[in-house]
Amino acid sequence: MPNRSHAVDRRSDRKIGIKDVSREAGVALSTVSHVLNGTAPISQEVRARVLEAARRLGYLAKRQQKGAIASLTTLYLAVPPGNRPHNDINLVSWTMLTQLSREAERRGVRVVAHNGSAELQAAEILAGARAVGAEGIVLVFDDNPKLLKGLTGADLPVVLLNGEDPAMGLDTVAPANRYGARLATEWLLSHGHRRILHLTWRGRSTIMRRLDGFRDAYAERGLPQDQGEVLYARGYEPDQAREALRDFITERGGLDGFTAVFCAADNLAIGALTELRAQGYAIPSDIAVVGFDGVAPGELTVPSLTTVRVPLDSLAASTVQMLENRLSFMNRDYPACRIELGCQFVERESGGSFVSIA
Amino acid sequence: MPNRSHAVDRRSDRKIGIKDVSREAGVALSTVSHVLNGTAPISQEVRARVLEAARRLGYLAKRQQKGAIASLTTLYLAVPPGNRPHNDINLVSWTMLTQLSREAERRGVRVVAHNGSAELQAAEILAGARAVGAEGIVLVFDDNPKLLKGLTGADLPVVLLNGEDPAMGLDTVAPANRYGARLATEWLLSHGHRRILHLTWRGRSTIMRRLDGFRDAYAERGLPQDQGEVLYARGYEPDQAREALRDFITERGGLDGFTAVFCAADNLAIGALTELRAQGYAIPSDIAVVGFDGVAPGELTVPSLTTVRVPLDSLAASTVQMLENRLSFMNRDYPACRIELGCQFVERESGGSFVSIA
DNA sequence: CTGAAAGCGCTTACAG
DNA sequence: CTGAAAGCGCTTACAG
Repeated sequence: MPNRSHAVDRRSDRKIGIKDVSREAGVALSTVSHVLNGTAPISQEVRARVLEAARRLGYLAKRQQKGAIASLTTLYLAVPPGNRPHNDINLVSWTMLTQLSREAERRGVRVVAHNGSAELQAAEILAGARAVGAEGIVLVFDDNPKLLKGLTGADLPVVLLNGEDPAMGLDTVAPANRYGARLATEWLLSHGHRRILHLTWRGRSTIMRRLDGFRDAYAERGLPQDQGEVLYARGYEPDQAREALRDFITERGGLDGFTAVFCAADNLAIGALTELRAQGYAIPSDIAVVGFDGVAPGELTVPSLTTVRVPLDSLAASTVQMLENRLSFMNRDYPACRIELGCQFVERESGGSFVSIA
Repeated sequence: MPNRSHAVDRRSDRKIGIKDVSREAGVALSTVSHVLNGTAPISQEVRARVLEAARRLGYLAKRQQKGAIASLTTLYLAVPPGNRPHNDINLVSWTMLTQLSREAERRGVRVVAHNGSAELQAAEILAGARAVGAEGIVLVFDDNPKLLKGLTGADLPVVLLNGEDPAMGLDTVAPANRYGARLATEWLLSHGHRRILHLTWRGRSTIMRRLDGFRDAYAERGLPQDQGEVLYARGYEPDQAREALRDFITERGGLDGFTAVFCAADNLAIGALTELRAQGYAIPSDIAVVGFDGVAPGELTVPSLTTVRVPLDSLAASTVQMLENRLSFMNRDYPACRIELGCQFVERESGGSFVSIA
């Protein structure tokens, strides 16, 4: 094996030390040290100034990384074949994987991708991870119970990214799907919509959490659940959204009183926009369209897509952090950890923006 | 202010260094350094041996702490008056607060308790925290929306422990209540019970998640929801559980076919045990009783209490860790983080243990 | 991967 | 809280 210079990866910023911090904060070197270690009583103002400078210069982050970095050098990444970049036109997968490698690179962690059977197998993944000397495994986009069970209790820590484990055998990191969907639906309700169509598909349990959130919003306002309806597409690709909507409109002879479509993914929303416009509906005046994911293409559609942004970068960061925590300070009996990160509503054109009436 | 020797708190274990690790692992000093920093290619076996030794000696943990410790010296703790130790016979509150101070102490963090109005007020809490120079706030057992909203976006990071924030404005750390309740209910179902009474109270939203989990278990097996029933006590104290059960039995003229009581808290379960025994029922043969919390008294009841253990120590650790993460490496726009930790089913006597029949 | 050695960055004790 | 100084622990380069 060639003598890869690991060290280079790890200090992209050339040696920021407490000397730099002391200069930046305008205090003595020793004062910085005392603040950082709590070894002497320092006034609140100076403390704050020092910490602020240390954070700004990236010194705190560097120090934190140095503490954790030891344990994770190689991360084994298992992605279902259907979600690998060359097989998947879904930008969510692509962006999430990109963020994950970027985060790994930032920490000097090598990423090795799993390549196995058409369907992911726990034993294969574990063997692959051991073969390359990985200290931890990240499983993405997959949460079939058999696979999760097979990975539970393995001698390597495993984090499931963007999936859920009902048995709580594995640590998981996911966007707050239910919350985000409630947020979007509530936004539509607060803008006067009552008949909202939720366009989704059954493929992933995390996507089903968005359906839960859709219902939560109605429940929270005490509105009858049947004002909202659910329309299932056969997949998550734009064309499948078009197909589902086309059938819906044909069957009902029009929009049937619906004034908004809330799509469980931007991909579906893009299909919805296309189909609705093709059928001559104006967006958002005839019907509002809201997506979920917040990936790039939504900015470029006409009209631009109102959506819920999933914090893909933070999800990647939390995932790697979780692995490092497991490796460096959590003991074996620390319970499984389920992490959800907040999503943000992004108001653009397709959702409309008439004055709030509720 | 006296010259408190902060440093002492922080190295309870007297200076474990890489020299100790190298001895423990049986390798050269330089090898340990290379492993910890990835500065040279080291074989998988040696790496593993070194890391194992470093973890065992607590060196990894020490290093990790050193990275984060800087930013948090004083933690401001806000507890609703009703849950403060002298007003509360509930061991959950007591244990959780104890674990939190223990964790803080372990990290050399000073804890200052808030003392304000009968009802917690956001502005008061923030003022109090600033007055003592705290870098972060932990709010426990309270999740009234107005309070949470008032603390959202504050210039100090706030973590809500054992509560939920539907608006996801704050970071939260809580046990996986829904999961734990499903686990317990499923255990009862798998042991042949069908008519299960869920004894709970309406006081806290986190407790209501346990009701969700109770229902999940029925739903998962495709059993009719009305086989399980919910009985509300007027509070969470043993006597209030007794009262609720007494009324129930009087009203129905007996147990009405129920073969198990699943209580949303050990406190309620203890009351249930007392009342059921007082009325002449044998536990678990006439009726099984299962609690939730896993605090000490459940081991001492007769029969001992089958329950779901909440990882109070890990919850405290995650809470402090969360604050430190916010302070040292998460930037302002890192989204709010919701953390749930897994619970564990603890099989003792009161739940029975006949052979699994399903 | 070892082991001795040089060097660096941070910590610490102290006078001001 | 400063600043100069001693010292410690870890890192690093190198010969074996």
